Amino acid sequence: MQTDQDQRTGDGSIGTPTMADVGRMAGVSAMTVSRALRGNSYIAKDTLERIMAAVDQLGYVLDQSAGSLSSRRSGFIATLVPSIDNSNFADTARGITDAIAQTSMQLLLGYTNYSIAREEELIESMLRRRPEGIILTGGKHTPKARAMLANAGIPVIETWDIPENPIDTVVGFSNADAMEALVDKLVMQGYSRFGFITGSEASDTRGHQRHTGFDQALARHGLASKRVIAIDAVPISMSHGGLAIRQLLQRFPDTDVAICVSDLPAFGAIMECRRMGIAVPQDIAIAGFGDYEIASVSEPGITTVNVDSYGIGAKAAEQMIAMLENRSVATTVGTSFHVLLRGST
Amino acid sequence: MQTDQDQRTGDGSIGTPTMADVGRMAGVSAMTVSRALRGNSYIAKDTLERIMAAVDQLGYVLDQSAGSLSSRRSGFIATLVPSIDNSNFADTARGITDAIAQTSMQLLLGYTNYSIAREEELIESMLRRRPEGIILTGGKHTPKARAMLANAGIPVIETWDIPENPIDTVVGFSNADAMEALVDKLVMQGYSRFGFITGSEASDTRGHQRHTGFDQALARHGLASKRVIAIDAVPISMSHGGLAIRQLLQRFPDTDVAICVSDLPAFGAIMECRRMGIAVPQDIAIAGFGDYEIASVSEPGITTVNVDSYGIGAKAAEQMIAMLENRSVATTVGTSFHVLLRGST
DNA sequence: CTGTTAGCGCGTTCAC
DNA sequence: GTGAACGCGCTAACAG
Repeated sequence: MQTDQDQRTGDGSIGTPTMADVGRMAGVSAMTVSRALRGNSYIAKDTLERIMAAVDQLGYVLDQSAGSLSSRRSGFIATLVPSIDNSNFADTARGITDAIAQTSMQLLLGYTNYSIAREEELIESMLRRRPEGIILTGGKHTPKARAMLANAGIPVIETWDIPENPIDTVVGFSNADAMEALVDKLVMQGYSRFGFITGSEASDTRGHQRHTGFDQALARHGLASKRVIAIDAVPISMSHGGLAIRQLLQRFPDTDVAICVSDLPAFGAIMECRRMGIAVPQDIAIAGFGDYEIASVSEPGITTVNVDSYGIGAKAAEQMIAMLENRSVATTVGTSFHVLLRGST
Repeated sequence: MQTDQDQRTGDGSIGTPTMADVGRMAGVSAMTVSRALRGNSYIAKDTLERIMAAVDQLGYVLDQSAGSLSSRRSGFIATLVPSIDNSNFADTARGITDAIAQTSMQLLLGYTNYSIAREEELIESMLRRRPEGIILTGGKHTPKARAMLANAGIPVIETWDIPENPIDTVVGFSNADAMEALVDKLVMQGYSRFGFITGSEASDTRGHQRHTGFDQALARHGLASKRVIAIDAVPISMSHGGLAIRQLLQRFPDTDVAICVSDLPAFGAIMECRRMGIAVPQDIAIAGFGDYEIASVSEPGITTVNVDSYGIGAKAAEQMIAMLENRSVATTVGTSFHVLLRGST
């Protein structure tokens, strides 16, 4: 614990200094200190200087909890992502943080662990902080979560997806379409016996949609595939990818290309193939999703789909700022995706 | 923006319902509602049921800003990490979150981008929220940051390091010692011409300390090395590793083992070697630091040092809870590290 | 077991 | 350009 370095003000009060303490030292009222600190009112130059000197001397730090209560503006933007460990979502969080850095907003970040029950709990605990807006990942939520959000009367943005029944506005892309685009390119490359490696799709709704896109694209090409390995894990990690590729090759040895629900298992699969002496892409081609850094650095490079994770965050934050300023906004902001063909296919 | 679903209470008030609204509906005072919601007072069973029914019907959500102001307990633990993209630090944040999940505390997370100037700004903006404690990464801070922290009168924990001059308490390990342990093992493996690949050590103080440990260990073994490549970037990424290994091999072709400041550039270096047709570890051995998931999945596996990133967070949170409860705590809590020899050396 | 009173430290509002 | 009164929504402290 800190040694006691609290301020003792002239009137003998002890503890963290308040605006009144600053005002007393500067010979003005607390109100003038408040105005000076926010800088959007006219304050006489020498008054301002005395106030700033007092602030420095006392080590005064504004108490924003009190300020929020009074102004009814918390300055918080709440954000919920499935996982903070996953660099795609970390990039989105970074995009949001960077975009709101210009404003005086602060990010309140939580991770749901891919659980909508946990999401519901987190939504409640975030709403207790009276955020001015909330940014969620995906379009699947518990009924209670939807009710709380509606009741809160604040802007809600769902990201990383295009929900059928959005709560409010949306910033994202169709995971199914993105996957279809990938399959199309691979068909064009000459592949025809497709395998799919995924995790627990009950929890990972984006994974589920990618799977849907996979099926739709194959159907379109008359290539319907039942070569699917679903690992009971969420999220599906690098090492799961190794496990999955072994199962896929064992059960469906004719597979000529395996698409993984993300680059992480794709990388694990490629490494496992190397261990098994199976050449990628000669013996089997492997593709991922998400364009993680590893996809471009790995040798061979991993064919994948870039989905602008950072941009999703940046655009969601812009959308949020616009909504908070009551500017008219689009109900749905699409974000870009593009297929990147690399050495693994 | 939400359609207006605000509650209209019996007395005609409009807007987010308050405890008084709940109390009115349940026929009790706001104070009783407050007690009921916190659950640590005796409330008559039927009173409690009426209150809960009113809460449900109104969709009431506690306003914690107001509660904090009154109770003088914000329920926030502030945490600053260099980067949220880096899975080592994400793991630490996860360790903290998981450990405080049992309490009613909430994490206020920020990332400094490896800049102590940015750290100073963030410390100020976090302190405005009156966190009950703050967890920092590393031991290097601006004088103003140190002053603000001292003035705040809250527990401060520095992590990921053992600072010479700690602010308060510390949870971490000696990066120099950990690197020395790695060098020792590699010397034992028979390597003698060591190279070091690092980033901008002015910003990455842990990288700097690892470098120091590298030098000390080599000196101890009589192997002093000037084979150092410092990429002017922070953090040093996978792709920088590729760049760096080319420079290292060009300038110091006799190098028999290259140690990278983290697994990320180590992986990039290994992949670049594969592209160049240089065999790892036969032609050159490569080691990393941090035991990222990639180090175990990659083929060859990457020799590295596990530093228990998650445990640092978990222990820091435990330490914080102990400090907040005024239990006596150790000034310094050491966390474990251990060298993992894998195929890359 | 429940209510009343009195703030917490600010910002809003109006006054001068 | 500055100040006074008041209240934001809640909880501490005390009463009963």
